[in-house]
Amino acid sequence: MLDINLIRENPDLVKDNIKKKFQDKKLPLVDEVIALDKKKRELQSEGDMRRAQRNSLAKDIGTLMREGKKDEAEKAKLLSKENNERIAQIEAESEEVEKQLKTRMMSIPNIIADDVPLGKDDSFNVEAKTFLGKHEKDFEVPYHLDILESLNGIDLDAARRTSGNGFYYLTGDVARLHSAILSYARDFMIDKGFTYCIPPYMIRSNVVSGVMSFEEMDGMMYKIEGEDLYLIGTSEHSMIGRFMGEVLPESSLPQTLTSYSPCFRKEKGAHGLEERGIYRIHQFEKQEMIVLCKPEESDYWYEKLWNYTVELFVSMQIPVRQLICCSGDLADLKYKSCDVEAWSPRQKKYFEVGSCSNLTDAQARRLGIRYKNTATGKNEFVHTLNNTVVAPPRMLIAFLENHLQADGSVFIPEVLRPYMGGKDKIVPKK
RNA sequence: GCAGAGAUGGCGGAGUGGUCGAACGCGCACGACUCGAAAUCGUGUUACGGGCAACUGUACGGGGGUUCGAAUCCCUCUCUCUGCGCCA
Repeated sequence: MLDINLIRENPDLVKDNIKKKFQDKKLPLVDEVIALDKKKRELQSEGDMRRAQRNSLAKDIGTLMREGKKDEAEKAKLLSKENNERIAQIEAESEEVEKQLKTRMMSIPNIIADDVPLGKDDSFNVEAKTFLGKHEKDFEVPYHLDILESLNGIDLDAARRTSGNGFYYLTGDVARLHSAILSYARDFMIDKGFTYCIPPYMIRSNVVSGVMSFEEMDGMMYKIEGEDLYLIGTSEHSMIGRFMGEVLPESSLPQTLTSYSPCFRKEKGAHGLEERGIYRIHQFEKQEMIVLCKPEESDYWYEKLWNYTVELFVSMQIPVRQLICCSGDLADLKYKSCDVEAWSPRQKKYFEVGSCSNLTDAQARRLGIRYKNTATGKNEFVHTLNNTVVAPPRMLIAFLENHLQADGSVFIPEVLRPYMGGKDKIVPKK
């Protein structure tokens, strides 16, 4: 959600931004918002005046009653009643105007950064940097599911029976590897000075609507029957919601947090679930990083965050690249975003393993997360950022493909061995 | 889950129908004193919105109601505390 003052004072900037995102259908919203905002202020003016009158009449009545002037008091009561009827009208009208204003405000996208490449869909995303090159294997790399099965590491049949498509059982060394990666990632971020946090895995609807758009909510979130609770799609939801309505002391910024949670997603819509494999599933686990900072620091943290993910993958010897998200592929709340993608030696291409975003004040405005700016003495909105540290089991695909050896075993990089009981490889079943 | 008590500014805490945006204390900011600091004294200090301004509105956990008028009365939801019950 944008600042109404920005739309009022600089509508052309907002419109240009909509065009840059190839959402021309939304262009009329800007003028509608300006008109509704004007109407809202008019209603407020009259309402304020009427309410001022109500207050002073009420005060008078109090005085008259005390002085025993009953007749005059009754007269004033009648006057007040009339006034109150008009107030009720105005309030009903205001409510309607505000509702319309809000739905429009909510669908006007956040202003994007100047350096976001323009393009209408993900085919215009831009590769910025690659790390560790591209592993070439001198043997054919099988589909990840076949690798998992050769290691006795997965049971999809049972998962379909218990839970349906989109779920999995990981077993044995593979399950241990999954946990090892998460534990290593957690410690990696703690070493970077982040605070580890385990958040609630369910959140209320008001938090949900604060952290995402309605469309996202509908396509992603599982609702708990009979309760106002949703399963989180990522720990970002409960981590950002944690600060809802707060005014943080300036000295507490930046908040640099790393959180673990399972993530639940319907994955309703365009892509659907893959029939085979664990690329897109209803339940996975993720280590996340979250930053709340002062506005002038969010660009700095954005660069820092995605580089942490790269550093983590490089330390596990998995080649990655940074893919910059173009204007049309950027979600409406985001100022800037990039994906960290891992190299697949089987497909000979990169695929997404993490996503880093700077939302500037868009989330903070919706959720009312502010800080006291000691220089100005004002409460101002913070900036929020989030980034994937690592999300197995998807990351496991990259891991298995890159570390598979010709003999069918899977190499464990040095950094993970302490979490794997010292093992340096996983060997296939006989 | 049941019963009782409660939710007020950055914090603690008064206030039970009108003079309350809210006593008092802490904290914070500024000033005085000091070589400097502590202590002390003084002044200021809720937030958000409308208006060029004068000024004005809203908010005492959330929502709804009663009333000319609600922090205060009623309903409801959420949360906290105490006791009982249940349980990793």
